[in-house]
Amino acid sequence: MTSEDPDNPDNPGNSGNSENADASDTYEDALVDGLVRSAFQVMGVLTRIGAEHDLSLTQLRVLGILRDRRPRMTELAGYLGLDKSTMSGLIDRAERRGLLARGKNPQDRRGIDVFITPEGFELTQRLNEEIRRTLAPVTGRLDPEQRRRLVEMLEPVLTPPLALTQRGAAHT
Amino acid sequence: MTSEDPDNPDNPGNSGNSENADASDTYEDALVDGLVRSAFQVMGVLTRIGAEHDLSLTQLRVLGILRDRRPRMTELAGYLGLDKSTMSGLIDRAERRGLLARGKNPQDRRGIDVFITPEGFELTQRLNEEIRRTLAPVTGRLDPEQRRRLVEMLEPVLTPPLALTQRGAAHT
DNA sequence: CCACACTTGTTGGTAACACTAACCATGTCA
DNA sequence: TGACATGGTTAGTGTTACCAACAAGTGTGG
Repeated sequence: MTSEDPDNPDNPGNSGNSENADASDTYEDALVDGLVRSAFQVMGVLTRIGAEHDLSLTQLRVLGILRDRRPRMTELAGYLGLDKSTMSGLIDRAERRGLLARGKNPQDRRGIDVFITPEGFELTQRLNEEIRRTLAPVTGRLDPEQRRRLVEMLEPVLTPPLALTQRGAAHT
Repeated sequence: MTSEDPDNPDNPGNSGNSENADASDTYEDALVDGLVRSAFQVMGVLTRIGAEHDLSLTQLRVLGILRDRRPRMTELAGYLGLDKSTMSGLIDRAERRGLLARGKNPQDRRGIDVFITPEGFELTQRLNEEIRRTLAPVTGRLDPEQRRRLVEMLEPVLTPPLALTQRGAAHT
């Protein structure tokens, strides 16, 4: 029971002070709020499960990606939205633990492929297992039909152009 | 254009290799997968927006909590599932920026209340605004009725006993 | 009333993570 | 070939998070 209870009953989602406009707008705010809060919940679970195996969230993601890929450092950094230099350290540490490995890329001698080791793969299997088990009580509260619909409705969140304000903030 | 594009098209959710069982189980896996992925998406958005204002995810949460609370260090740490010592640093930095402040607690001279400053409050308003705006294209893909139902279905994720396996691992 | 224990927050030390800037090595193209 | 672009590592900085140890304040029991 190291760090428990990531129930933050509040957070950067607006809470209720809906000036509102019409009903649809109200639901939109509530939805954003719900998405943000559920994101924190889920991240909490992932963080904790990762921590139980000495894995950070990022490491978790890396392993997840490598389950069916053999990308190069840069690609991987691209997936994660991280800098290349960050990847070096990340991969270093994971490699040191034998979870993944670096391999030369024959096509381009600059490139370095990253791939998961059997040991790492096995770990991800266990992790996924545990994640599913942990989330089960939550998902279990919905009946199959609701689950199907929820999956369907999460689709837009997953396939997002999410154009991103992208604004460098401005000083331009 | 520092770090963009946190679209990780994969991650620690199982992808498709459903041994399956029956349909309901399949949906359960898909749901877990969807929840995890959407969580990463949302966190990506929050991280980026925070970064644009030089705020980490945690700082974002802190400000969110303080919007309508005046907790003491320990309580705050409790909400976030963080160590007390972590809070000290977190609050230090935010206080130095004038976003929040520490105040003595008259009842208990050991305790230290934390509260948001007008400046900090204003910032959270802008952040929430931006978050809603950024997520709008996503939520906008659903019609109001779908939004309402999605909110409804996210409920179980937000109100979670989330008992947590808590066990060291289960290799049994 | 005073010694002991507990709570609250801070400090110090360590490690991970993420960024920038600088740097080699390789690849590409004019 | 020379100029430039790409891929990855290294060095340096700041943040986040942990644990352990501590000072100060609170609250008992004898």
